[in-house]
Amino acid sequence: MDGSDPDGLYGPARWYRDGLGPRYRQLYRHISSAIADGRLEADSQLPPERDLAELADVSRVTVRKAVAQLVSDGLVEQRRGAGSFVRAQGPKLEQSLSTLTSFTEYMLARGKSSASQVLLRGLFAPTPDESIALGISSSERVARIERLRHADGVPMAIERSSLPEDILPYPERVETSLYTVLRENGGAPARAIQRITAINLAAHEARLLNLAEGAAALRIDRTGYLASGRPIEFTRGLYRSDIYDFVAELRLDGPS
Amino acid sequence: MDGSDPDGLYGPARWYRDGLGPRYRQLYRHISSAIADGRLEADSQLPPERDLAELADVSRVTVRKAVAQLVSDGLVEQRRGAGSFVRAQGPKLEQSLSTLTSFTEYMLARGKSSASQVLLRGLFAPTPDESIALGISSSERVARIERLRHADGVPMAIERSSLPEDILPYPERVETSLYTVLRENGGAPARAIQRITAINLAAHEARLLNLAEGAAALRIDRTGYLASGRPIEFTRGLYRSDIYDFVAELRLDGPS
DNA sequence: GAGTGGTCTAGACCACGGG
DNA sequence: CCGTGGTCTAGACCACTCT
Repeated sequence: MDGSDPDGLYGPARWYRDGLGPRYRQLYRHISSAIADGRLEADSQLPPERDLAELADVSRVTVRKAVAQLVSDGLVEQRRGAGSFVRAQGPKLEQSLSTLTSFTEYMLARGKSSASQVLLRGLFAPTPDESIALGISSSERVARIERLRHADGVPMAIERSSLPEDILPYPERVETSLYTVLRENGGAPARAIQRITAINLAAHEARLLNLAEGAAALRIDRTGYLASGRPIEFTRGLYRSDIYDFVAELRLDGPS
Repeated sequence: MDGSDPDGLYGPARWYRDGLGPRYRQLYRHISSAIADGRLEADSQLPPERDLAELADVSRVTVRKAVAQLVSDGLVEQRRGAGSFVRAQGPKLEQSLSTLTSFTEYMLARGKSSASQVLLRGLFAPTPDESIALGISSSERVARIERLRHADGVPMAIERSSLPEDILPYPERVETSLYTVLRENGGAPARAIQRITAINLAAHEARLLNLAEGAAALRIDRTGYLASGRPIEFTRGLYRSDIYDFVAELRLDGPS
């Protein structure tokens, strides 16, 4: 059992730090980044769950919870009786639907440079969509931030985030990461619900993304909630679907 | 504890049958359908996990696994210290991305009538997409079934499924459910990976869906695998995004 | 048969919020 | 405070694959 982890990739010291969240999440991130940067090759086999538990010094249940996330991201494939294997990744950018978090982090993990260009920042009267999603009246104001996201110099997405004024009173202070500012002010979302649809780009959106007017794009609306259940973020993102792929694993029903 | 389940909604006899799959999955389906048909109202609270475990006569871990699926479907919301609540459902058709399986079942649960019109059935030479997804050579043939899906008389989606010839040698025998035929022949997919993109509809597709040429639609490519890991199904679905919404819950990172 | 993932249990402690 | 969900454990048994 001692020769099965030559790089010490799975020792607790390699992935666990106190205060950075639950073990299963940190272990998930550790393995996930090992796959992203090639330390774990495509089609290679992960250690059996029982070994992994012993190597990482956690229970098997915790290992399974970490691996389950890798599976739902499409990064790992499990076959009963056989083992757990790293899935080969396609050439297109693939983003997991179950862990859509930071554009910047995602591109970093793929070895891409990323940049954001702020298109708009300020306080405005809410649109009906925003009123409903954030649960505020039309007499209140919302902070709005609109950004154009680039990767390796190519425009990839337009993201417009709206938040209640009391959550983000000074939107002009947001420079890079919205979530960083929110955490400093004591509250980033703990949960979110996404809705995915397809739209035809308007002329000005198409221009920004370097596409033709009317081109199809993915629209992902995300409503983020504090742990208390209060909605504090409504983000509408338009993604170039010729570059992005959104991926999810799907568990089909058992015997019926 | 005995007065907290007046309808006996959670007793084992109400949801568990031997041979129909794991307990957490059956319990999930039971609660899910209770929400879909209104037996559990929006904003109502589920029993605490510990009570639910006792009522259903399973361990709390099993209850949590069932509830976790409801959460990822966007059907239930959990708040630490407060409880688990049934989420209010929007007016649009919302389909969970983590359980995208049967069009027919989904519409049934929503009280919609559904119908399928077969556009094409037969054996053909594989396209490059199909060759790659199914891992077959270009000299073999694939069974193809193309269907137009209606709900309440409105065209909703076009689905084209391709399978290796040895899996589905007689495609013309598929009448209603592809999966039913596969199960009879000894093998429906156990796992699947989905890729979601947006596309502009071609003229003939648009006509079928009652939309204008070039209208944006969601394209969902699903590759289904046997338990052995062999890919046996490649389905490309085009969904009207003016009617459908695809929904997913999203867990954001913990403290950082 | 040996090894793998899949399911399930009973119990513990923590973090958070206001029934 | 007590009740809630969140995390984690050690161990058991089953179903399946591979050889």
